[in-house]
Amino acid sequence: MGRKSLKEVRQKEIINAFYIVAKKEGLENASLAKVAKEMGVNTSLVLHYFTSKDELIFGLISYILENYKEIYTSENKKNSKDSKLRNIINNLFSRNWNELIDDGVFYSCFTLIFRDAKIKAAFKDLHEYLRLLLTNAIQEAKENGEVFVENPKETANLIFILVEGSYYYLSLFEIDNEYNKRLNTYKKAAYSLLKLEEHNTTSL
Amino acid sequence: MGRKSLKEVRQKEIINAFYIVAKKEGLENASLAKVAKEMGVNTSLVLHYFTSKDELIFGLISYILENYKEIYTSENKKNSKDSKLRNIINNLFSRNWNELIDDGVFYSCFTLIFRDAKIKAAFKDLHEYLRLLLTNAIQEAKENGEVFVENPKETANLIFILVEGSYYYLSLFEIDNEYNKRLNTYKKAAYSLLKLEEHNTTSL
Amino acid sequence: MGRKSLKEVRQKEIINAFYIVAKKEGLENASLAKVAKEMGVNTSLVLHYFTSKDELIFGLISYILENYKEIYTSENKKNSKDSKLRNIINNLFSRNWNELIDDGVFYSCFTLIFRDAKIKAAFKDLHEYLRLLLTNAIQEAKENGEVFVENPKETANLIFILVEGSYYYLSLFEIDNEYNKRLNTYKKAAYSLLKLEEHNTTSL
Amino acid sequence: MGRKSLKEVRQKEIINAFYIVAKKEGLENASLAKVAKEMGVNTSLVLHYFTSKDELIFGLISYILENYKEIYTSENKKNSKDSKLRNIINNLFSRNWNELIDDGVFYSCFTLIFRDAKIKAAFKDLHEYLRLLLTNAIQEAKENGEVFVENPKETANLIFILVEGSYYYLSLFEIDNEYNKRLNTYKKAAYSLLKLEEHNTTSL
DNA sequence: GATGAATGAGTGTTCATTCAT
DNA sequence: GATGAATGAACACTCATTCAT
Repeated sequence: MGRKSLKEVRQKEIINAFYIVAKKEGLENASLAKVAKEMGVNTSLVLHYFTSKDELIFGLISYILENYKEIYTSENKKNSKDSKLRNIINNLFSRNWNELIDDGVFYSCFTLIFRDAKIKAAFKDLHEYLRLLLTNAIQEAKENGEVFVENPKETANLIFILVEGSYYYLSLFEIDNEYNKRLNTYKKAAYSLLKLEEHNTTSL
Repeated sequence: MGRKSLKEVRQKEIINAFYIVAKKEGLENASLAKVAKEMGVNTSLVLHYFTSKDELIFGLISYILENYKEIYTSENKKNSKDSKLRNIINNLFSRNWNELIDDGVFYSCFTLIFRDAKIKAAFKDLHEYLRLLLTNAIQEAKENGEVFVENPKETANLIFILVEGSYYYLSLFEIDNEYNKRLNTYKKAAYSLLKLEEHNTTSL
Repeated sequence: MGRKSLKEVRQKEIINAFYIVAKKEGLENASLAKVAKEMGVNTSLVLHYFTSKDELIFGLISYILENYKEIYTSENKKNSKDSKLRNIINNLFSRNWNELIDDGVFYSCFTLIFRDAKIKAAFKDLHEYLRLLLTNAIQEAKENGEVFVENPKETANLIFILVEGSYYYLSLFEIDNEYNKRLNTYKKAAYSLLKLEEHNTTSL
Repeated sequence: MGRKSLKEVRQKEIINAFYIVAKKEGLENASLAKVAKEMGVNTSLVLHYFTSKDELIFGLISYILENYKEIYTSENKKNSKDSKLRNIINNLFSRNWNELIDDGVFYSCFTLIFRDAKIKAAFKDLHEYLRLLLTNAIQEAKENGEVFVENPKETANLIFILVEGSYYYLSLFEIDNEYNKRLNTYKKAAYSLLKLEEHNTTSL
C-alpha cells in the first residue's frame, strides 16, 4: 500500500549534499536552499526528509562520527607485517585517518557541542569509543608481551590527546613534506608513551 | 601620550559586546544587530567603527589572541617558590589559562582559519609565539641545569600539543573534580616530557 | 438502506479533526497537514476526500450550521412543564445553545461570508431558518392566546437580534456567575418583547 | 542628532496599507509582503516599524477601535434640532456608524479575541467605553426629564446589544432599501427601550 | 558622533496541491 | 484506500549594508 519509501536513500543524498556545501562554504553558510540547489531539487524536499535544519545538522554529525568509527575499525586490518597495535598507531598518525572528513566541517560541527547537549553527547560517545578500542589493543599487546605499560587506559587516552592536539595544530599548515615530518615526530611521541621504538619501515 | 581616541575606546566596547553575544548565542548567530542591542546603540554605529562584519570578526579574533599572549606573559610571574619553567607548565594546565576565553567562541573563531587566510595566519602567529616563549624558557632551564632535554623547540611543541589536545578533549566534560584530575594527568605527561617530577605542592 | 459509505464516514472524521484543530489553533492556522496529523493520517488522504481546502472549509461550515439547526429542534422538547415558546426562549439564552460550537471557530467561519457568496448564502439560510421556526412558535402561541404580539415575524427577528448581540458581547467575558446574570437580563428583554413575564422557575 | 524620525507617519501609512489589503483579501491573507507591495516599499521596512506581524495586527486593531471612539464622540454633535440622546441613537443605527470600517476586517479582528488576551482586553475597553458614554447620555436625559428609565446602564447595554446584533445580522444582506428598512425597525426597538417615540423627521 | 531610513538578499519553515504507486 | 514523493509559492523574519541627516 502506498508508494515505496525513498527515505533512507534520500536522507543519505541530502546529508552528502549538505557536507559538500558545508565543505565549500562553511557549515554556518550551508543553507537548506543551497543544499537543495546542490541536489537539483526543491528546498521543501529537504525538509520533507528532515523536518528541521537542526535535524539535518545532527544527521551530518552522525554521519561524520560514524565514518570515523568505521575507518578506525576497517583501516586497522590491512597491513599484516606490523602488529595490530603498531598498525593502529600508524593509522592514527597518517593522513588517511585525517583526510576522511574535511577539517573545516569537522571543527565546525565540534563547535556545536558548546550549545547542544545532544551533539556533545554524540561527540563524547565517539571519543570514548575510540579510546576504548585503543585501550583494548594496548591491553592485548601487553598480554602478548609486546608492550609494558602500567595503565593501558591512561596511555590510550594520552595517545589520543596527542592525536587530537596534533591535528588541531597541523590545521594551521599546508600539507607538504614539512607537514608529514611533523606528524612523524608526534607519532614518535606516541610510540615513546608505549615505550616502543618506531619501525623505520612504517615511516610515511 | 594623551588619552586614547574615542575610536579605539568604542572599538573595544564593540568587540567586547560582540564577544558577549557570541558567548551567549554562538559566533554564527552573533549579528551586528544583536551586538548593537547589547550595547544599547544603533546598528549603524557598529558599522561606523568597523565598516564590515568581517572586520569586526577579525577584531574579535585579534582581541582573543592578544589576550592569550598577555595572560601567558603576565601569569607566569606570580608564584615565586617554583622555577619559571614549572610555573609556566602549571599555568598551561590550569583552568585560569583556559577560562580566559569562552571555549565555544574560541573554537568557532578557530574554525574560520579554514576559509580565511588572514585569520589562519593570525592563529598561526599566536601558536608560534607561545611555542617560542616556552622554547626559550626550556632553553633557559637547560642552561640552568634544571632540565636535560635534547631539543627544547621540539619539546615545547610537544607540550603545546598536549595542552591543545587536552583542552579539546576536556571540552566534552563538565568542570568538576574529575575534570581537574584528568587535567593533572596531562600535566604529568608534560612534566615527563621534560624529564621532571611534578612537585606535590603545585597540584591543583 | 445499507451502511454509510466509507467516504461519508471519512469525511465526517476529517471535518471533526478540522474542527478540533481550528478550535485549538484558530481557523486561519488550521492547515491540511495539521488536520492529517490530528487524525494520524497522511495529508494526501484529506485531499483525497475533499479535493481542496476550500471544500473542506465549506464542509466544516455545513457541519456547524447543521448542528445549530439540530440543537434548535431537538433541545426544545425536553422541558414539558413550560410552554413550547418559553422553552425555546430559555434554550436560546442558555449556554447549551452557545456551547455547542466553539465561539472562535464560529466567528471565524462567519467572517468568511464577506468574501465567499456561497458561505454567505449558507449562513443566511441558517439564520432565516431559525427565525422561521421561532416565528411559527410565536404564531402558535398567539393562536393559543399565550402571547399577544402584532407581528410574530418581526418579534422573532428582534429576539434573534438580541440573541446574536448577546453572544457577541458576552464573548468578551469569562463564563461565570456574572456572565449568567447578564445572560438572564438579556433573556428578560426577550420576554418583554413578547410581553411575557419570565417564570422564576426557569431562571438559570 | 541623527536623522529625523518618520516613525509615526510611517506606522500610520503601514496600518492603512494593511487595512486596505485586509479589506481586499481578508485579514488572514494580508501578509507583510502584500502590505509592502501596496506601499511600493520593501517588506523589511514594514518590520522596521513594527518588529513583528502581531504588533502590526495590534496596531490595526488599535486604529480601528480608536476610529470607533472618535466617530462616536464627533458625530453626535451635528444635528441640533434633535436632543443629544436622540442624536446618538440615530447615529448608532445609521450606516455612517457602520461604514467607517469594513465589516469583514472588523469581524476578522474581533475573531482574534479568542486567542489573544491583549486583543480581547482592547475590544472590551471599546465596548465598555461606548456603553459608558451612552449611559451618561441616558442619565442626562433622565435628569432633563426627557426619558424615564429605571436603570440607564442596563438600558444602554441593551441598546448596544441591539446595535451589535443588528449589524451582525445585517452583514448577511446587501445594502439597499430593504436593508435600511430593517435597520429602522431595530432603531425603533431601541427607542421603545427608552420608552420614546421615534421622530419621523429623523428617519433615514 | 550617532541615529534612523531604506534596501535586497537571504533564512528556515509551512502551505496547498499533484502525481506515482 | 492510502501513502509518500515532489513541487513551487508563500510566509514571517533577520541579515549586512548604504545613505541621509
